[in-house]
Amino acid sequence: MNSKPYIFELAIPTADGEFLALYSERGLCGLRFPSDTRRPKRQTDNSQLPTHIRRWYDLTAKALARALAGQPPEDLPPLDFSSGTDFQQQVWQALSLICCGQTQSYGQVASAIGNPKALRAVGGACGANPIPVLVPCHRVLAAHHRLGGFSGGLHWKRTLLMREGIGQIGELGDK
DNA sequence: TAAGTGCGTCGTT
DNA sequence: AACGACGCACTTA
Repeated sequence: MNSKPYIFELAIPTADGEFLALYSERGLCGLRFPSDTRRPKRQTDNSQLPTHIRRWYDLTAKALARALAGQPPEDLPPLDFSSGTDFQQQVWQALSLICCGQTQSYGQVASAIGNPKALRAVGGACGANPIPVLVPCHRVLAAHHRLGGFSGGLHWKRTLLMREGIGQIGELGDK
């Protein structure tokens, strides 16, 4: 209860702005969009990182760059889902199985974890996903290929899907 | 077509 | 007990 949720906060510059990666002793436990107001209080000294953290950071940066380009990651750092409830961890696990360029409905995800009636709760778990983009909650759509919601801002959901080559979505037209 | 209402359902707070 | 990144049936314009 008194343990810190993460140990290192490292900025990841990308063509879309500066993301923030959070690491626990178990792996990557959070990823924040450039627009996220929760910024690190103090910049971490990147020069003296433990080697395993640096390796995770390099993997994260490379995977993020590929993901933002609409390509599947080659390697991912270990993902630490321990902040979530059992249900949330099941959902996040299921999300990570959705391949680049593919989508699933909230109902399909619910069925995938053996709880087909919990489709609405799946939406809640997606919204609580601590590692967006790399844990592809943007690939979960509402029924009939409607866009649904996105906690990071719907423009991100649209953008990520389009970069993966998914354009046949209602409401996808930019305004 | 588009927009609005109501209800079932379930995990989270 | 109330609230959602849902889904479906149904009404109304």
